[in-house]
Amino acid sequence: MPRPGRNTYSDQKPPYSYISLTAMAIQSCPEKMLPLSEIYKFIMDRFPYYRENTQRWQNSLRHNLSFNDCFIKIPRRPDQPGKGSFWALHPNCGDMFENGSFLRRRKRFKVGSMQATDPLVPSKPQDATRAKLLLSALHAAAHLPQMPAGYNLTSVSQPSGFKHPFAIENIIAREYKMPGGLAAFSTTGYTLHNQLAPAWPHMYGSGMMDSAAPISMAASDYSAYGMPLKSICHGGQTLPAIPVPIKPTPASVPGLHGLPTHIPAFLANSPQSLSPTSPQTATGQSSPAAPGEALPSSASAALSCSQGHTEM
DNA sequence: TCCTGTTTAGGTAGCG
DNA sequence: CGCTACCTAAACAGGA
Repeated sequence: MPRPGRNTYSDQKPPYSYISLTAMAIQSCPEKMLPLSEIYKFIMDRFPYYRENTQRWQNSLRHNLSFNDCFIKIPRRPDQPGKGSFWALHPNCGDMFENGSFLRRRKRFKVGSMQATDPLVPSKPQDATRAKLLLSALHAAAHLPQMPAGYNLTSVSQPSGFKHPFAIENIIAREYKMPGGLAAFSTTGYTLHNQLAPAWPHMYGSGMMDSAAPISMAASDYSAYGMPLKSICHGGQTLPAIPVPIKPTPASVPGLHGLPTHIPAFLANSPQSLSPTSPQTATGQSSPAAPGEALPSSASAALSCSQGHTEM
């Protein structure tokens, strides 16, 4: 079990919304998807505050999962015993906290806000249903959750040290870098899409996006990741297990345009810089919730499910 | 029975 | 001040 202490907030409420916390949990896992129970565990492990009143915040958290478009439910396959579905982040939700505040987003992430402009986006309920079927095919074809104990998409999920904007590393790093503003960061040539694709074979693969995220496939050089995703995705619509966008309408960003371009370059390039032992992580401003105390360190916080779900 | 997931509703607080 | 994001509570259904 991770011990509370330097790597966790004390008993005070962390300055993160439930959406942030959930996103952290999901992002901390190499597979970028976690069952509800693992999300609970992640939060409780790292934020002692949430070890109390569990009924209250867990209810809120479930509400958030269902209510917010930025979370995607990925049903277990029939051969995957266990309770509940897996939860993942919508690939396009990365810029929700662009304003740097993890308590309050500038704007709620909502899928479907760009339907009018993107032909890939289903605009009718039946399209959404069809998209679900496609998701189903993708999910099954990609053999997504080979979970639960040893989620094993690891090999393809984190190429080149990429960290999703919601990765706890990034969230924390941002806090350190704030309040200077994210504008200082530029990641020219860096595309979230390319980084996420391997972690989202089922999402980036193809047609599924016509439901969950109209990520452009234009730059789809999947082979770069050894994942012939396109072939995977053109599977039939008859397979089981549907990665289901809660609101099966696509996100607002066609192609890469809306994807975050403000991801700090050092996040993409130098994971070590986020190490708890790295000077960089210790030089920034303290967390608003725990001044002077080290935030849940990137590395330890990102202990990820591989550690988190094996203990207890 | 408990857990999970969905939905509704009321209240609080930040932002423009 | 209005809008909106967020928090909390609660009811309910379905599944393990």
